[in-house]
Amino acid sequence: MTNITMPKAYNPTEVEEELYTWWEQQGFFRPEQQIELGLADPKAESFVISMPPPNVTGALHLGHAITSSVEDLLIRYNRMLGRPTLWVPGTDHAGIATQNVVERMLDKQGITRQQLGRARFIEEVWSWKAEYHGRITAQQKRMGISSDWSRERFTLDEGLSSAVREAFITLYNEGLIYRGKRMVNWCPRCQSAISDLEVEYEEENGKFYTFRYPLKDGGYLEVSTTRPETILGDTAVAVHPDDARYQHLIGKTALVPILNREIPVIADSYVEMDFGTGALKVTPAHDPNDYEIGLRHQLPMINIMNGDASLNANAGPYAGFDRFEARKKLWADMREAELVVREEERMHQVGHCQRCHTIVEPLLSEQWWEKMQPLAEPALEAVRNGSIQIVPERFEKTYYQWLENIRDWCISRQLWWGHRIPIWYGPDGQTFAARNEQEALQQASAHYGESVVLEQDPDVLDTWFSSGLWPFSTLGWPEQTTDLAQYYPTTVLETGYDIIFFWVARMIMMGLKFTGQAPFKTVYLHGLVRDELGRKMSKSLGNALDPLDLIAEYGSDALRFSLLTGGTPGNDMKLSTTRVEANRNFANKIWNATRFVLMNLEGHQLPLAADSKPYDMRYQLPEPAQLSLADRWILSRLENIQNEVTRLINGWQLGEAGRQLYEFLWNEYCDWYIEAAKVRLNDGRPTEAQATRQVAAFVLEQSLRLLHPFMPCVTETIWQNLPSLGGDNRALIVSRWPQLTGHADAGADDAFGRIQEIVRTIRNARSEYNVEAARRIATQINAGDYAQVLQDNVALLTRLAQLDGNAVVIAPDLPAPEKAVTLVTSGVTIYLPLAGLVDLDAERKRLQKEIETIDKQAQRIEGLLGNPGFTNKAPADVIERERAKVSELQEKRGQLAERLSALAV
RNA sequence: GGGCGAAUAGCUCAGUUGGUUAGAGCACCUCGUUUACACCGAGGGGGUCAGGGGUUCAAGUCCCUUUUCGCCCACCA
Repeated sequence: MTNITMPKAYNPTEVEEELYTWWEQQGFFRPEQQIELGLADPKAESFVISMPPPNVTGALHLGHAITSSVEDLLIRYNRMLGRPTLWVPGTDHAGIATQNVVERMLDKQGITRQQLGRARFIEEVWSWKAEYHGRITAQQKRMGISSDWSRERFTLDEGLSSAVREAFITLYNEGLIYRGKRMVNWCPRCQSAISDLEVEYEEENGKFYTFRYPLKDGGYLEVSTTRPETILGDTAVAVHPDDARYQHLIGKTALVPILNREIPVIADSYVEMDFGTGALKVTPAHDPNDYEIGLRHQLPMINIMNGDASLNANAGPYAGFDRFEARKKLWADMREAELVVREEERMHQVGHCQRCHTIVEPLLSEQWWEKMQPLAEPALEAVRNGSIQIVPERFEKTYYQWLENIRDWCISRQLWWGHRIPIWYGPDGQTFAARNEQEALQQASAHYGESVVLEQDPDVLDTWFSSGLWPFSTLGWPEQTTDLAQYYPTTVLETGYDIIFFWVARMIMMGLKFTGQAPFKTVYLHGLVRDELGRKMSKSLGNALDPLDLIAEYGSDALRFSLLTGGTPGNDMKLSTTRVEANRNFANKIWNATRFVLMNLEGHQLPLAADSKPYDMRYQLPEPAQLSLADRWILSRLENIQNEVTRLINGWQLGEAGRQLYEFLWNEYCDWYIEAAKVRLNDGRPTEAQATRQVAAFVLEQSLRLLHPFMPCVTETIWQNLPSLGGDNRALIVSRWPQLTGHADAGADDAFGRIQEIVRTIRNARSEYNVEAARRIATQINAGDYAQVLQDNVALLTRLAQLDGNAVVIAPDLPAPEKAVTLVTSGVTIYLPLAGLVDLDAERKRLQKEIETIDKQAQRIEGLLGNPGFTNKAPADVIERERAKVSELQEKRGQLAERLSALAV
């Protein structure tokens, strides 16, 4: 890595891509290389994440960006801890979604997939895949993610396809996959069955139609429906067996309107007497509940629809009409026949296809199903017994509820793009599950005793079937590869909470089923990114912020840091560009702090720590005796922030860790330490200046490590610019996570804190009295116990508070000057003889007001300390803190009162 | 119908075993071209932590309840 000179402002786009290429070429993303270089301990437990594979034809959006940010943080942190670290990337063929995209594209050319034929169409999709795969992976790399691209997989590649076949055949042979004619959710546009999860219900304004069901013997029964066209498929009218109103009708015959088909009036306790008219039309082929009733009463099941939701011959005169046309027409005809009672407006839930938003039609269809309950039991147990931990914990409840009520999964899709179901049918419909046609033929000839022609099931599997195998299929399963042995089970599964059911739960079930082990130890769920108004970002709303635009404008680090620190685990986050901008500024701030340090290093050597190793080069700290108060303070704060960040990351409080680092670097390091360091750097003796250079560089360097998982690019770029550290094969990305001890310094914390307080107080007074910024003012400090510390740091005080160095008097006990503004901090009284600015009258009022404020505070605490409940029950340190506070207040009050009485004359 | 989450400064959000005077960024006001940074520095204004009740010496934090908003699950025609 070549050093670049540091311009005045950090320009992320200039360095990010080059940096990424370099990291990748160095092999730092690969566990083998980490071990080879001695960066990772081969005996340490590996840290592994399977990346949630994005849709191969999709484009990077903020959902991917947050996933990448969180996972890369975890990967980088663990890599720095010296664990062999593997992040397996890949893409998903995304069955329906991708097929739809390609169909739409063909549609623009006026071509349907049917015209193209299956083979040609799939070829077309593969060429799309080739084109768009490059786009999505390039976009992910633009995020700076450190995944091992040499292990990249695709759900439809040969290895994963064989995993899918293996899984299917195993489940089939165990009876956990079966074929059956049942009620499915049918998307008339996709012309495929979809699973329950792929139906999105929306509250919609609809109509509630009530009409007369004519009885054969005359008279009628009032019945209501939201879908009148289904009347054409009715095979019964049901009433509650105990319903007195309808007792006499049970067993009679009703006539389907218009069609005049005879159907029975039956009694079934599913019917609720006080809902609607208390009578229910039963359409077993087009409603899940009616289907159940139909089974109970052995009713005929009349399918009235074609795959595109137009009506078929069973609909008589309505055949050929679209379902909604038919609805209108039938209702009009019924009105004509005087069967209509009323129409009411009513809100009801309408199911839509997740992928194309078409209204889903429940219908009876022959599909492949996976029996879920036997798989759900161990999956529930794995979370209950803690083998898998879900973060945040509250999602465990969601997980339990779904699995406890799980229903069989419709896994077949009437699509072309996907894993073809590995089932072949013989001439008599006999099924053979096999890895390929040859194997199927072998089974068939054994079965029939002669060779026959087989036909493979035309359907493909739900795209989530292959996703469910992802953590182990990507590592080589069903082959017993070394990767599988070494890196499975994975460590963390990180994703959005919106795919707990689609993906997380299924991976757990499949993982336990096929490997006997939970596929990961922790599930970390992040929230969804929303726009500034809290809406889900979507292309159709036009409110989607494009991560690539944000990266181009502010840099990937700024975006990443915003996503990491913008919220809390599992909670949604509104992302605004102002926050990204603020974080871009943060990167620039660190950049410039570095420029400051480097400018001061010119012409000076920085010795490296004696125990530095090639991948853990650290600066040597000066002897303790040479440290200034500020040096000791910032080292103490560094150790504190190191411990906090480590604790917070380990506790999954990633955002809080980032926010604290921001505070540390900006406020403590830049605003206070660097300003303090200028005293010695500019005016100190050479040994003092050198000591401060060493501390400044040391703290910066160690802070960069802590910040690296949050802002990898700017930190690495800076680090490579620090003298003696970087190099062709040395990098921050593989440096060690700081483990400082022995720098905590309560004395320095207190003393420097006192100086901060004094400086702030003086600055405040200067501002209040409109002292020009450049004017250096005389100061007398009655410093009590702090006299020595302040005397030792008089240059520091002078610089930070803009004092007149020749007119600073510090003593343990100092008489008050005649005319001066009096400032009181704990234990220290400061006099500013602001000639010409002090209005004694106003000064008295100010002092009086301050005394009042103090009295109010003291009163509260004295009340607390006077309360036996508090003194008996509160922990000792809390009581001690309150005592100290009150005595400090009393002291302050004394100082102020004394001053006030001196001015009273 | 069940479940979950949110409600804290004008806006977006932190505040995790209950314990200083509740914080940050943005916005706002005042001042500032000191050789790291105007993508900056210094100072400042601004909050009865949604309402009510309870537990506790102590509640933004725990419990109950109400209201508003959001999400998930669920077969009421």
